Amino acid sequence: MTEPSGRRERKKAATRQKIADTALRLFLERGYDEVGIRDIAAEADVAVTTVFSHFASKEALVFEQDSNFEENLRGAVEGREPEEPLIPALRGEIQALVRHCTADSVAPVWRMIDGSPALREYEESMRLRHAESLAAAMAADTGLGRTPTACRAIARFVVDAYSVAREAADPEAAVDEVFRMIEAAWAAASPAVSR
Amino acid sequence: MTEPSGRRERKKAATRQKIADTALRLFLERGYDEVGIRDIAAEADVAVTTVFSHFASKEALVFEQDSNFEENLRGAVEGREPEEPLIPALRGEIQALVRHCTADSVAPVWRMIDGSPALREYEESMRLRHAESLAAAMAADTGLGRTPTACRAIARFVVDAYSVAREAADPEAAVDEVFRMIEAAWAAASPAVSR
DNA sequence: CGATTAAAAGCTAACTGTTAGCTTTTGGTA
DNA sequence: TACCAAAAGCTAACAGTTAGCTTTTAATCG
Repeated sequence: MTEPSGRRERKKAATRQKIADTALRLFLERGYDEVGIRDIAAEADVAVTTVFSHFASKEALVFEQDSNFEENLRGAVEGREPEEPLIPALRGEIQALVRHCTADSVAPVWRMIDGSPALREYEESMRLRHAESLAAAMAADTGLGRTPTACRAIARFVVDAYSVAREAADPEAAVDEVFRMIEAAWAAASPAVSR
Repeated sequence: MTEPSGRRERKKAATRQKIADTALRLFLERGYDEVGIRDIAAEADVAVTTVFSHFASKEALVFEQDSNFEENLRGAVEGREPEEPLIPALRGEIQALVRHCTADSVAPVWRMIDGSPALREYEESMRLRHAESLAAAMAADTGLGRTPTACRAIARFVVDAYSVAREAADPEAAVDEVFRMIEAAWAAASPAVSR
C-alpha cells in the first residue's frame, strides 16, 4: 500500500493508447463495421481481453477522449462566478464543444460516426448520461431556485442543443438559436412565473 | 397479385403474438437478462430465425405495442384543427402517453424496463427516432413559421418531457411543468421575437 | 539480493444476439 | 391438379463480450 513509482501506470497508459490509436486508424482505413475486435487486438499486438479491460465496448474505442464533456458541463455549473447567470455559461460550454467537433482536424472521425447507426446511438446515450450528471449539478446548486424536474428538463435541452447544432448547416448559429429558446424555458421555470 | 383471403395473415399475426406473449411472460417470470432468444423460441415453439423475422431485436420484443407513439405525435401535428395551437395539442398527446405507461396494469413491465440498462437505452433511442419524425411533421407545416432548427429542438424537448415525466414523483404534474417551459421556448423561437 | 504480492496481460473457450444460406411447409391462385 | 410465393424451419456461422485460469512483471519487503 505504497505509492507506485510510475512505470506500471505508464505502461498501462501506453497500452491503452496503442489500442485506441490502432483502433481509430483501422476504423478510418476500412470503416467501422469492417473492423472486428479481433482485428484490432491482433494489429495492436494485445489479447482481445486486454482490449476489453481498457474499453467497455467497441464503440467506446471511438469516444475515448470525450470523457471531459461531462466534466466540462458540470464545471460550467459549479465553477462559475457568484451571480454569473447559468444559461450563458452553459451556452459557452456547448459552443466550445460544437466548435471542437466541427474542426477540420477531426472531420473524418465525425463523418465515420455519422455514417454508423451504432455509433450515433452510442453517442446519444452517452450524452444522456451527461445530461443526468448536469441535472444533478444543477439540482445541487441551491441558488438556482428551480425544481428538480425543471433542472432535469433544462439539462436535456442543453444536450439537445449540442445534437441539433451538430446536424445543422451552421452549427454555431444553431447553438445560439436553440439557446435563445432554452433561456426562455429557464425563465418560465422560475417560481415567480409558474402560475 | 390478388387479394389474400386472410388465413395467411391471421396465422402470421398469431405467430407474432405468440412470440411476443411468450417473451413478455418469460421476461416477467425470470427477468429480462435471464432469458435468451433461444429460450423464447423454444417456449413459443418456433425457430430462432422466426423470432427475428418478426422482431428486429430482443429489446423490440418488449416494446411491440408502442409503435403508435410515433403516429400519435405526428397525428397531433397534422390532424389538428386550423388555428388550433400546436403546443397544447402535443401536451395532450404526451399527457395521454404518460398516463398510459403509468397505469397499474402495465406497472410490472415498466419496472422491468427501468431495471435494465439495455432496455432503457433502447427506449431512449426509440424516442429519438420519434422526435425526428415529429420534427419532420412540424417542418412540413408551413403555418408554424419556425426554422427547421427550432422545430428539431422543440421536437426533442417534447420527447424529453415524456422521459423526464416518467421518472418524476408526479408524472402528470411534471408534464405540465415541462410544457410550460416548452411553451416559452416555442414563443422565443418565433421570428418576431428572435433578435 | 531473492522472495513475495498484486496488477496487468494473455489464452482458451464459451455465451448471446444476430444473420446468411438453404430447405420445407402451407395458404392462395390459375 | 399444379404451381407460386410467403412463412417458417434448420444448420452453421459471425461478432461482441465475458468467465476462468495461467503467465508475466512492476513494485515492495525481509
